[in-house]
Amino acid sequence: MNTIDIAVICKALGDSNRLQIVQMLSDGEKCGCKLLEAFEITQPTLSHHMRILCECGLVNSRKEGKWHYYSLNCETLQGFKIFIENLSCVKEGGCCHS
Amino acid sequence: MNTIDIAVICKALGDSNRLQIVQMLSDGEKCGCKLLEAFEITQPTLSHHMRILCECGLVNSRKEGKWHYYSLNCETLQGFKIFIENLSCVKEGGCCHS
DNA sequence: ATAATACATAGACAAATATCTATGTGAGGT
DNA sequence: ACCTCACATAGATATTTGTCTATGTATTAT
Repeated sequence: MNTIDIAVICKALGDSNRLQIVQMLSDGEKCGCKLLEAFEITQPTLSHHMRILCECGLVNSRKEGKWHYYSLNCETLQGFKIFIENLSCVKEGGCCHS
Repeated sequence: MNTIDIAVICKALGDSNRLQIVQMLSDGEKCGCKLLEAFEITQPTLSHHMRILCECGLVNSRKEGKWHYYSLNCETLQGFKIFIENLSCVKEGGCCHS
């Protein structure tokens, strides 16, 4: 997973509605109708958000009858976690003119 | 650190230039002029990106003579890491109508 | 068959964003 | 004093984004 992939994931998580959706999915698979109840947005807006979350690879979708079930994609989430975990604030850089 | 704070950080990281800047700062403190060399953007554009990174709390700035030094903020980064690390994909949800 | 439910898609629109050029500011060097 | 360097700020602009209404589609219930 390269830098651009990570940036796309971050952008997807950069909307507070979508971040809350991901938090809900972290608690387990949910259907769209259940997610919709939790937000004060219209159904097309939720659909738009789910599409963005799916397209960046962070969320899986599965259809079963009338319902669409969404869940976090383990592989993508793991790659994202590793990237973030590897960011460090402790190194002292002998940069520039110091 | 609440959900909105995290979303603001994610939005800041949702631009590939800014994500690369953060990666560079992960390698140690850098001055603006050094960062500018690494990208094909104008100086005002870099200044704009640094402002966004600082305002979300992820980056510290320090002035020394002519130069502005930027580094990752340990406290914010740690809070962000914890949030991301706590996301889980493994739980099975007894959701909705399954 | 008809209606209701759970979605997606299309199109519109206001707001936010990334980028630029032009310019201001402050610190150092000559 | 003057110039140069390293920034920030202001304003303009094209693009992207989040949201809506309206509508289409597929599945289930009556």
